[in-house]
Amino acid sequence: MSKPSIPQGTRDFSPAEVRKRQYIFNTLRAIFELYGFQPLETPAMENLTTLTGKYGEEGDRLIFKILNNGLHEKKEEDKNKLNAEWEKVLSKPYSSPVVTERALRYDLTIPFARYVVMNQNDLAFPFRRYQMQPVWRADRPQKGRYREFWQCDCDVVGSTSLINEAELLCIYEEAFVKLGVPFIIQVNSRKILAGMAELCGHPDKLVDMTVAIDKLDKIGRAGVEGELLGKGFDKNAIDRLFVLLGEGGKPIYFSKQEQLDELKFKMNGSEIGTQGVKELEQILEYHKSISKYGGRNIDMPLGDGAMQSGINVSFSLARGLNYYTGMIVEVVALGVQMGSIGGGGRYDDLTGLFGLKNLSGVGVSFGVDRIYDVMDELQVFPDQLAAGAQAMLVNFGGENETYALSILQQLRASNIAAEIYPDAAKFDKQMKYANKRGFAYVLLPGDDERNNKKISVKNFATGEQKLMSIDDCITTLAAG
RNA sequence: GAGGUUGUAGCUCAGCUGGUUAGAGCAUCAGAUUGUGGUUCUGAGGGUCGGGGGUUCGAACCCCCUCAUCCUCCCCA
Repeated sequence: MSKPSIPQGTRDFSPAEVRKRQYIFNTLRAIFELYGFQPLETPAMENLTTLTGKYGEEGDRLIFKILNNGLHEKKEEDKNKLNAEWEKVLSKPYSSPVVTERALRYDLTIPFARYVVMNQNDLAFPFRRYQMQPVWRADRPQKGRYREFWQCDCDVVGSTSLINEAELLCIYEEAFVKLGVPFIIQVNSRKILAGMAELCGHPDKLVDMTVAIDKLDKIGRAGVEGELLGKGFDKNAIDRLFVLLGEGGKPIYFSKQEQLDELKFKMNGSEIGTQGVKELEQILEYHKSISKYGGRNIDMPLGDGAMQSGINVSFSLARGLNYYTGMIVEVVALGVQMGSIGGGGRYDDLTGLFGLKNLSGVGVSFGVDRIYDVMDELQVFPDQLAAGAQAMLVNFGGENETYALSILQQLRASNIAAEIYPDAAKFDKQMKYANKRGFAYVLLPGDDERNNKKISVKNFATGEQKLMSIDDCITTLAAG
């Protein structure tokens, strides 16, 4: 017999881990609901054709495909087709509905777009939805990267108002403040990036340019220059680009307004770039008036000190997904080494891919698994999450067992989470079990207690034990 | 897709330049102890040393292949 195992990049979650994860989900859900978003769920699998071509070349490679069932039952004439397609599948990156008709969900945005198109007649636009479900990617697992992970998305479709962008930024703020994760929300606009590409003479190379400058933090100016040269940018264009990006070395909370003013001046000559700057300005204006924090930075505890969390304008932020058209946003946690813990943006024509034109959307995503890892590392989970049932009844067997069961029923009727040790095992074994489970109280219904219609209540943290009536016991446990 | 790390008991890991019967702690089970745990003592069970092949009188250790794992790059949450 081989050792049991689970697929690469997947995890089991212990009871304690599930409770901590649920704490994150519950926190996010409460905020989504507060902002008027409605829940939605879609299937774990989609038709492969729904997903392919939506995430770029790299994305297509990372989609988990599901082998069709019943391939062996095909009729002879179908088998020729199947063999031909199979040859192609084996020889190059290629997938065919004949072999793999379905695939696992890669993100929550595309299934959402599909849902909106399929249900366009019934939805009230603007449609605001949130969705918390697992997604799968055939990536190589490493730190903070899993093959099965959960996303929590919230999106608005059917409205071009920049109020939506501002609200989503508020949701990010509230969520991370509530969870205790110090953060920076980087914002930029695809239109600004398009303006930059235009002004340095390569409007057609927008994607190459954004992929390169997105790495500015990581590989520095020289590294980005190298990459751009490789993509066919000349030195002159690159110099112009870096003028637009602004000089490095600015303080991280360099005034957003100053940054925008400066760029607006430089963007003179690019219509789309100027529009991008103006939009970003308007978003931040709206945000200031809606935000709990008035658009200011937020002091958050971090280790022994504190850290300024908040929104930051970053013209080098790019993001890979190529369906974004307006604002783009990405969240990183402060104080830990971790990739982005959230991201999103506006997409003007997402549903157009499925035949529904002129429907603009904007949304953000929370990477729950990374948020969990960050919170664990920073030790910001509340302590009391681990608790399960509050009390355990020791089982002394015989009439005492019957007596214990009647008490158990009364406890549960009073809404006190309790369990009985199901076997009349040796006392020491029952106590050890109770200790491991971490019950707050252990109840001892033995001969003396039964004869006097009472119960011994042992506080398991202090070891203190008292004989009391059943009613008093319920009162004590209900008080915590 | 490219590069590297590590695979020894249920878990965490020792194991010397290749040497006879592969160890420890924790966990489990039993007993001291059929009404007092977290913190006692005694004992027991548990291993194809990831798998396959090779070198050798002899391999957990050396060589090749393979699988798994974690990490880095690419890309992303």
